[in-house]
Amino acid sequence: MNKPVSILQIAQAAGVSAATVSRVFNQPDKVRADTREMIIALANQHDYQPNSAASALRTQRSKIIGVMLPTFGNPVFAECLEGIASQAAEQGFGVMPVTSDYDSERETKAINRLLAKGVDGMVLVLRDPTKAPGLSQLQKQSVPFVLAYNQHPKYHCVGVDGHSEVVRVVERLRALGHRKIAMISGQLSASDRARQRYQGYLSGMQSANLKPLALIEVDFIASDMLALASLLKQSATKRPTALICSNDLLAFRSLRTATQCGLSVPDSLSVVGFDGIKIGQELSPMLTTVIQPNHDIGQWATTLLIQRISGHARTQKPATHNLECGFRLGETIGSPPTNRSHLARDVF
Amino acid sequence: MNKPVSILQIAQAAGVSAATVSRVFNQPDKVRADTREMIIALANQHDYQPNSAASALRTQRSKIIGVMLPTFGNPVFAECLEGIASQAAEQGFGVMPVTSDYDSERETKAINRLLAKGVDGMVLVLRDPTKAPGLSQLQKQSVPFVLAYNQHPKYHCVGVDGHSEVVRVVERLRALGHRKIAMISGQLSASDRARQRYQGYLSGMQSANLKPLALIEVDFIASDMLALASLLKQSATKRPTALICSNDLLAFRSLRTATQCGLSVPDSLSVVGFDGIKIGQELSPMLTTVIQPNHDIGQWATTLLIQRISGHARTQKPATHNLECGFRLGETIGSPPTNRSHLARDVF
DNA sequence: GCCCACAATGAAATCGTTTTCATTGAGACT
DNA sequence: AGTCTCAATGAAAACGATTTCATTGTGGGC
Repeated sequence: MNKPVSILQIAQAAGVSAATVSRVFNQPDKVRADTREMIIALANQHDYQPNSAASALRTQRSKIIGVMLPTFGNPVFAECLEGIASQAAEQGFGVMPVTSDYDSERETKAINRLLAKGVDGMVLVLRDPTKAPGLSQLQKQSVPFVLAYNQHPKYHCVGVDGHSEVVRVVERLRALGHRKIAMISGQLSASDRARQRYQGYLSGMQSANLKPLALIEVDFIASDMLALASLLKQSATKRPTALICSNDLLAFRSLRTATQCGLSVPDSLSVVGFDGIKIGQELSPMLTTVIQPNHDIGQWATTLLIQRISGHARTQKPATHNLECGFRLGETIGSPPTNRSHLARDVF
Repeated sequence: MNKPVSILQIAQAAGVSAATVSRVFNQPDKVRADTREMIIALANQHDYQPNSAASALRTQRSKIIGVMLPTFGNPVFAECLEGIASQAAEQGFGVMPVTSDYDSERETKAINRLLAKGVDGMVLVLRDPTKAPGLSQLQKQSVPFVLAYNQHPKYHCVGVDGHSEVVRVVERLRALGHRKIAMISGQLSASDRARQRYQGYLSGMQSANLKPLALIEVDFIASDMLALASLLKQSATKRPTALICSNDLLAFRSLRTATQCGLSVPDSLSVVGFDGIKIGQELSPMLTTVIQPNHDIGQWATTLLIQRISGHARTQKPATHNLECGFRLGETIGSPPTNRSHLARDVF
């Protein structure tokens, strides 16, 4: 019922024009100190809030940034979103997130929905930046955007260097004595991140002078872990002694599969994840994993984006910012089983 | 660079007035079929999108709903947000989420931020609906809102009946033979949900003719599980045989603590969670837990809210909608240990 | 053939800011 | 004292849609 107060009413109450009131909020130094304070007092008293629609209409800036993620359910993206939202709020922006569920078609639709809402820019996590039809739309309308977790030379990207992180994981496992190191991943076709990590596995194995094993590729949605199960059920001498998982969720599944196959972790099988989602450290055994700075990725992407929106760096060349990862030395890796100890434990 | 096309340009191209173009999108039946289609074709061709700011200004509707959650990091709320966002999108609304981090003061600020952005209504998950200063602000400005997970007779609420769900959990455990059933919870003062669940524990124990044990209350942030650890380290005859956890995250911690205390689950200790977050079923042992319909809660809350926004039900009396919970019979509960088997397993 | 109702459309006001341009007045400098 | 500058403010024109209130034309009823 209560109509919110408008700038005009404040202006009248203060005995000045609307322009002056507006200036108080947008260019305070252009208003004499005493009138400024008087107006601020009045504004507070009537709890005046500038009407965002009017302001957006006039300035052509909604002060909203769009965010597209695969899903909120994966804590990786939830943490990232938290980073985005906090940084955005810091700078007076609101955030409008949508999910694509790893689906190309929905990505395009989602981007269009954001566009329709008039966001000033977007932070995107794409399935595959090389073929994302939605992007052309963005460029045509010259809406700035920053990619998170993706890598592409032509766009602004913030993420991690998954390749060398996995190389390092291989090195660690090698140093523990592992030689039969396998990798499990979601569908490579569904994510450039997965591909990058797999490439890291291949390079890492090569540098370590080890023969890479065939990738275990699972359909992440259908979640069939049969391929892994059958691999793990092989004799101790044939199956891998270590498993690198392309992400933490997959690592949890792998741990469970291993348990179901009667293998104990890390005694009979070492497992390493990738993502560093928090729950991993609450479990037993605590997941060993590469920790991505998800919050920071979101934060950085947002900072960059807002810079571009504000025009400070509109012409700035695309650049890829790779942030440092951490490593959680959990409880899921160890030396590979010797044949003896291995048999002893495994027979039963 | 490319200025987006305005309604005027479409109007000119079509040889009609702006009013007609506007009607095509807002009251299509008021426009003759052939002109309507001609305009739609033209609009698509120039990919015209009505400017949301202008529309919002004129109609006083942003078609954005605000959402306040404690955090995105807890999958419970992430799933709920997903439900909210999908339902909102369905009805042409965007969603603007903010987090309060379980902090009263930040709740107020967050609500004000949303208000400043001109949202049409809000879905809120409050720390405590009985003392949330932000709400008065909302009512004064008559911005409709719906609470999720909270319970309060004076407001519209969507959630679950935590009380009777926990009663049922107690019954189940009782049926398995448990008599020493303990409960662990985050700070009761920090959440009405936690209080509700605890009350359920008390009622349940009473109906089952069991003596309730002292609540184990942990500071969720500091995550000190010492209280639980010292309890579990007591002799087999003194310690509880079953543990009801006020939420799943706490259940994971409890599982780990139990493991660290040398207790195997479910042989020496049964554990039940509350929330039903998805990762729980990927773990070994799979978490036994009450499954909240998080997605549906978000969806329902949104449907209700949009109804109220659209005025169909502005005067509708506040009502609480409790949705049905499911139960996941995981692998973390079983019969209580008999003294003999218990000792046998436990000594070592 | 005349009038009326109604469908289809247009002109113009409006939503509440921001911003440009003009105006005023006060001090600074010669 | 006369001009010049600059700071402080105001008047008014956008921004782009929606909506009210005309206006037009068309067919139906008599």
